[in-house]
Amino acid sequence: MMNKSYKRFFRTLANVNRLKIIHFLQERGAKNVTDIVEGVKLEQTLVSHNLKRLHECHFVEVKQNGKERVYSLNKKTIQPLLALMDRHVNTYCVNCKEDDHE
Amino acid sequence: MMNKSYKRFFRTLANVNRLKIIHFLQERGAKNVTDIVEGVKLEQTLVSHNLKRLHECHFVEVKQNGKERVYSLNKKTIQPLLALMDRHVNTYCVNCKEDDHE
DNA sequence: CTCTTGTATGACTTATTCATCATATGAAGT
DNA sequence: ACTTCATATGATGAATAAGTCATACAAGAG
Repeated sequence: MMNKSYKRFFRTLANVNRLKIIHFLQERGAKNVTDIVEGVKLEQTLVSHNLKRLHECHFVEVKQNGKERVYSLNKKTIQPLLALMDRHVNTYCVNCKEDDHE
Repeated sequence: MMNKSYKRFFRTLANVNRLKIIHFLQERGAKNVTDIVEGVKLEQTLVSHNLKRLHECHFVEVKQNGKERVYSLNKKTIQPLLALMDRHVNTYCVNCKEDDHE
């Protein structure tokens, strides 16, 4: 069990901005950075930093298109992963009282 | 999509000590705190803190047994989750060059 | 070859998370 | 009631991660 890699992969998902990006790409399909920035309402540099991180973990793929870069989800992993978490969260966190203050 | 909850759940998994505990419970079945402490070779207080966190997220269950507390995995979520991550990590992180320095 | 548009990078500051220590609680036994 | 064994909790300093700012790079367009 490669704990370090696991940690990195989970940590990448443990961030609201990256989750926002994932969610956006899931709903709207492949998009370039500008569209993502507009869609998730975050700064361009922040989006780029986070896309980089997501890409390093292979949660997203890139394709150059002229001067744009089009990002899309690696659905093979992300889809079932989010489905699992949905089930878990909805089962156990229906009305999450925990210190979810942020 | 409840980003906050997702974040919390993923963050709980994004920690080597908690992953160690999960791994230990997965291999050895239900165990009390003392056994876990011995098995994962971490301080008792650290183990307790982490068990608490895992429990809050319902990744583990507890059962009082005399003065012991016996913890076990919530296999319904953890098993498929780890299976998914295994596949992902092994596919994409075969020889992970990334800044996995720790 | 300069300008513009789109995107990435690096350095730095701040915020979050972790590990540790001291201490508390709780159940049984005497 | 006191002691012991098993486990939990709270506070705090240390480590890690996140966001921001300034700037760089890259690909066309003119």
